[in-house]
Amino acid sequence: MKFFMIEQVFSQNIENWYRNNKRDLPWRHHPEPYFVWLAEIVFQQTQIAQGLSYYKRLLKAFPTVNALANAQQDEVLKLWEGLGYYSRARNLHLTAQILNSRKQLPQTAAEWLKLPGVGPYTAAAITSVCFGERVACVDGNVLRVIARTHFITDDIRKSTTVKTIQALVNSLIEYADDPGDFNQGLMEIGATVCKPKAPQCNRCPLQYECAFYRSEALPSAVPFKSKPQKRKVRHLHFYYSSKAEDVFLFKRNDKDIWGGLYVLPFEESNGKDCPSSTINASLIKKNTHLLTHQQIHYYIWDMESWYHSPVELKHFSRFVKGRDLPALPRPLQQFFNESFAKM
DNA sequence: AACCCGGGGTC
DNA sequence: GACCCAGGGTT
Repeated sequence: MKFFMIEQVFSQNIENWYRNNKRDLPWRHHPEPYFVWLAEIVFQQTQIAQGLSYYKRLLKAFPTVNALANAQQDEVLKLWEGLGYYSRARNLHLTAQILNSRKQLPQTAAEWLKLPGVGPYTAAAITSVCFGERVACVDGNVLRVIARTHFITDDIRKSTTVKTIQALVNSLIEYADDPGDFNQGLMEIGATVCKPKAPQCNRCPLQYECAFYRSEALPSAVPFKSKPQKRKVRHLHFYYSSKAEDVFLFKRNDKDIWGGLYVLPFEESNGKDCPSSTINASLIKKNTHLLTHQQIHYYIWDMESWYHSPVELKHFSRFVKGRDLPALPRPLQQFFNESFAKM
């Protein structure tokens, strides 16, 4: 008769389940650091279904660290256009240039952690999968799964709760056969079985180790997550000329939203009224764009010509309509698609 | 520790 | 409309 500690059962169940149930994802065929690093950056706060085509496009355009390092930032951002959280693309590019000057890529989480855009989660994911380092990945999935199995009811938005769970999984991974499989398995269970609203406990490999399953608790009760703050309301007035043959755009800085992307000249107002109410322009589009933390009411004003712009244009660049434009925020990307389609 | 940073999918 | 997502940086 052989006896196992609960931690051993836990990790073995995860790894065995993962080897039989893992999804077929591109970077899992050849888990090299560059492929895994790129994947981890693309899929930060991004579901697989949403980011997969972006990952493939980026890898095709930049098959190596060297290729990525030698690209222009605008090229990288253009391929990232629409995916959001654009600092990921800027830091990805910056880190590629740092790595490109070295002989080899880092092999420990501590070394990866020093690079821009690489935090505790990403560093652990890369080195556990590629080098078998025994460091736990704690993402949104892991927080939910562990909060349930161990019935942790603290607010998972609190950094103290994340630290508790990080320490807990770090102790569990000591018993793993393959730390990479353990980490990916735990996340995969969260993504495909232990879902937020309707967990499929009947097919979960941790069913008999799970305090949540044994309890009468509702899925919505564990994990507990405090309410997010309300969206900030903003009004943005963009200026455009449908008659002109060209477009004026400027590259935004890294502060505020859409850093590194290009936008039309615009002004912001506190209310709905256009700050330049005296200009001779007609409203051609009005809509609302929702971000996680902002509700953006945007207005696009059609001017007779760029000469009528209320915004100084000397720092803007001209682009020909219909030609390839640089990376744009979603609202402007949509607007140009609509308006150029009619031309 | 709190706040900022996107966009799409789901119920 | 509320909530979720293979998080990280800044203040």
